[in-house]
Amino acid sequence: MKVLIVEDDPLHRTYLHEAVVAALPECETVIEAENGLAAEKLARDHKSAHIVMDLQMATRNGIEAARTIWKERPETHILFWSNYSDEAYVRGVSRIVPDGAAYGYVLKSASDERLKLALRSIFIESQCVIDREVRGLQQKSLGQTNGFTDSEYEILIDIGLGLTDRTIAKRRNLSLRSVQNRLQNLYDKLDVYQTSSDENEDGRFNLRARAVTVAFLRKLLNYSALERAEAELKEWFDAK
Amino acid sequence: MKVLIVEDDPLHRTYLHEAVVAALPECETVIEAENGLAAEKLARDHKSAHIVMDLQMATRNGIEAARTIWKERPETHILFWSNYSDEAYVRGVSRIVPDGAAYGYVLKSASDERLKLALRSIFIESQCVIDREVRGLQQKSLGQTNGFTDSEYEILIDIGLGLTDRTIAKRRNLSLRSVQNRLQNLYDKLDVYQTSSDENEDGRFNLRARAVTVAFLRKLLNYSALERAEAELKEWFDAK
DNA sequence: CAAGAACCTGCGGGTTTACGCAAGACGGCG
DNA sequence: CGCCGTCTTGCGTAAACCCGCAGGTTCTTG
Repeated sequence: MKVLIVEDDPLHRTYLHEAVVAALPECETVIEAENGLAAEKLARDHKSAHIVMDLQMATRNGIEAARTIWKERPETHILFWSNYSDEAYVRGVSRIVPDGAAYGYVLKSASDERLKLALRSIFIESQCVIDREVRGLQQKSLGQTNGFTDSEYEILIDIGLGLTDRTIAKRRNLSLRSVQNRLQNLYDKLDVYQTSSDENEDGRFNLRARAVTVAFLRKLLNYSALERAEAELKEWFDAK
Repeated sequence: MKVLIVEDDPLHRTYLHEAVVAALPECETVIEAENGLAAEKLARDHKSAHIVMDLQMATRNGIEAARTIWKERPETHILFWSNYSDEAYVRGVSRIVPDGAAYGYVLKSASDERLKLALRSIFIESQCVIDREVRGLQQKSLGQTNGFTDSEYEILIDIGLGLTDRTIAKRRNLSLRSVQNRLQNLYDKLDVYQTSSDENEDGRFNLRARAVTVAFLRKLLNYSALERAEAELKEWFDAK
């Protein structure tokens, strides 16, 4: 077996390396990449079937890399090893994992034991291993309670990118009014009205901007999600 | 000498620990904290004069911690050791460093050598050591060229928080029109008009929202800055 | 001191947002 | 099939936003 490690922090990389060797005696070769781009190339060249990688790398983040890798070989086993469990990441990952693929999501704060166990489960047993904390998010998020519909999330991203109602309407093939409807729903769910405090005046917030803010504060959105969305937007613009 | 290490990643923490011991033979004691809150307490209890710490920690980030520590003992030597050189961080740090304090800003990507040298320079020689990359940002940012005025940055934060023009006016003691003036300047500088592509229609962006987006993409704003700003905003609200 | 540069401010108007009201469209479900 | 909930769309309005125009400050600079 050959394992590809993708991680931009050298300390974490060697730690991972050791963990892989210790957990998987059947692994003869370990190769390393320090960013998503290099990872894609290495995975292609080596036809890697077993990858463990960080989300959040400077030049090309893990989600992007995983997407192209899975596009080429959907049966690749990938373990995501990340510092954070932002809903934006969780959503990003579950959007790209192919049907039936074996993958995992383990937090860096997990114990040695947990990491090694996850490595074996995913690479050897082809099982999915999702960190408990992440799992919780996933359920809440993709489920219904308090979670966001895809369409709501979509429009959140659109205003996060700074589009006008009209442009959103065009992009999503909706009428102006529908866009605004979705926005209202979003405002509701994000509880952006803040009539909370007390008396006289209200309207302290620009709803549209505020929605983005609280989404950020709640980790529904993060840099990497924005970056990805921005790239997609540019594509759409170019496609006219 | 006694050194306090503040860093939430265990791997990085032990790495730092070793680096400190190796670089500073005159250091007898090393104590560690794994978040900003604990750091404040330890610093207080031990009257720490030499601290090296990470920005970006989960429960209380480095900038917050440094601020309260410096407020209590402005002569504390602090070395910030961070993964990123976001302009938001750089700005955040230089806003809180007391006059004449010895401090440093070294990136985690720097070499062993560089780190150790910085440790000695700051702790022993009381010199300031700013990573070259960070230094560049600082100059560009606090200087004039392409940099943002304090007032521009201020208003960027205000719309980033999702305030209305009116609320901003009240908060900053300005007239409505002045707020809008500043906004225009901001839009200019952030080059948010995007008339770029080509022909017929424009106005694809909601300027206000777009400004926040590009500020994020350019790292002028980041999670930690938003969080801090949000806390200040709440204070202001409460103060009526 | 005069000429400017850089801000702040009021006025006015065109555009965009936020949202209530109400009329369809679509998909379960008893 | 008829009822109901969810989603879409148009119309209309009040508010917020973007911004040109123009008359003030304050502060620099020759």
